Amino acid sequence: MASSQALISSFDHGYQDQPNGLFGLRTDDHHHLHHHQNHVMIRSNELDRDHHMINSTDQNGINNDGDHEGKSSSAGKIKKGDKKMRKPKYAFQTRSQVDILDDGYRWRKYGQKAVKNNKFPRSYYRCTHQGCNVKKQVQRLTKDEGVVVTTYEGMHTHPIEKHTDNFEHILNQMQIYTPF
DNA sequence: CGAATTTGACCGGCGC
DNA sequence: GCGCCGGTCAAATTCG
Repeated sequence: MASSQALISSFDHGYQDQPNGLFGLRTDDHHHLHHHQNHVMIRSNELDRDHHMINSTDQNGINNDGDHEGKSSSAGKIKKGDKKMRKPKYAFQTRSQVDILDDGYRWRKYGQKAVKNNKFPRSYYRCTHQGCNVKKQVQRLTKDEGVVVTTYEGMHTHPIEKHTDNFEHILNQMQIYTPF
């Protein structure tokens, strides 16, 4: 059921100008979700969710998976040759009761911080595959508790490592692989 | 017993 | 320079 409203927003890093939250995402614009059945899903499988993925009009190589060495390293902010070192991010807004949207990858949580103007914390995850430093953060809107914003950063350099015998996952993966 | 979370400390950037 | 803020690290703890 298309009860989900996926709002996509690709933003080039930089610092959020939005005084109101990290993402400029808004659902109240004209989201006429009639009603979303709040069936409690089992752990990692959500039925009603739409993920739309978009490719940001990329520019310079995003080869930023090489650097993630420990602390105090330029992980992300490279030199200032270009004033705009934008690392592509992809934000997904999803209606779901659970925060953990399973996209088939293995994630390791590495942080959690409270968000201003939001009573829910934001969680930071990393792909556990070696050499694949894809990050993602999950945040829940305080306005709509049912909305979960997931922000991906980077690209996976390895196949999905998960065998799911669920229809939902298969369908979901099809969505992932579809360019648009 | 190894792997994943938890959670406070820490760090760099920015505004004042 | 100092303090706030968003993001990350890492030791301790929990989980499988």
